[in-house]
Amino acid sequence: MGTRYQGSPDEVRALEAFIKLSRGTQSMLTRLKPHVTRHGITPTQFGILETILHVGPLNQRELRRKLLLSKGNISVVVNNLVEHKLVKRVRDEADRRRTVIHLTAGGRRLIAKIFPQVAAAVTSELSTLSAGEQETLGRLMKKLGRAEPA
Amino acid sequence: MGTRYQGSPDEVRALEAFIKLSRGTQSMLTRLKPHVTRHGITPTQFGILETILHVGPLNQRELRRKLLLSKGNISVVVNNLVEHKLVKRVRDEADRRRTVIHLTAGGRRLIAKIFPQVAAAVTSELSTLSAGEQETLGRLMKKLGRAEPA
DNA sequence: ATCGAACCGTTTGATGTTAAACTATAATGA
DNA sequence: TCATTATAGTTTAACATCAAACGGTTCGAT
Repeated sequence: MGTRYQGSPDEVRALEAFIKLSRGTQSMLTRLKPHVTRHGITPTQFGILETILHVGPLNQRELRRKLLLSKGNISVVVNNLVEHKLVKRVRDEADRRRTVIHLTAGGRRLIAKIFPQVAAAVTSELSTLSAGEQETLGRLMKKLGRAEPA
Repeated sequence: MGTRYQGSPDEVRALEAFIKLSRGTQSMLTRLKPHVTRHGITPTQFGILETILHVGPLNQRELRRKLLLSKGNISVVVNNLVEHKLVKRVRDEADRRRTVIHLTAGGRRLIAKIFPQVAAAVTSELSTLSAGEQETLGRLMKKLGRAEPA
């Protein structure tokens, strides 16, 4: 949103902070993206693989809560991961509505190899800020974030 | 990215700040989205209309620099706006490679009506932070947005 | 026990998004 | 001038994204 809008000082300040937040985040994610895609997977696929690697097998509802995506979206991306043979669906016999997503051997190998490289790239991006600034940013963002999509 | 990763303290701190930043931003944008879509346009369409309203007619290259989107993307979204009769393309006779995007009367009416409502919603979201915190957030994001790729 | 509500996941339709290939136009330099 | 190079925009293929409608499963209240 442009800064040429004629609003109250409160509005102008909030809009400027919002612009810098959304543009800055978008710009960081754009720079980070090639570190993921050069290994043949998309950032969302990376998010699912990484979550399962570090948390263990999860059903799609749990993935949705972790990644803040719609359930239709999770369904599609898990399909693509299954086609790439990086994860497999296992029906939960205790509650047959659920399917638990597991890494395949190849999926585990891939994400275990990629993750440290992406973590290093993230660390490098954030190194523009001091340790204290990083903690301040985290604190402010925690206050701003709350709800989740339908 | 999970916080269960075994990395150096620097990495863990950077990853945690990054997670809160990307998740918090995503969550805010999700909550803001209905304030735009209930008027029948998407957030990206809103961004284009709002930019032209406040800056004046622009070609697609300029829109791309303002909105940080690929040129193919701008082309598609402008197409959709043209179909909705909210903007029109005007070939730049001084440089016939360029098309300048103008608001139609209806487009101007719509975005002029919507923008203040969205600005109020953004202000409300940001009101979780004090004025000083909003300025700190802006300062930190400005540094991050400029970070040099590793 | 059963019936309706709530929940999990899939599908569909519309849009967004990018990279890469492509067309058209303009600028540069020999 | 003419060839090379650069730029603006379009198109295509693959994937992401959401809302809404749908089918199957479980749970709860009567």
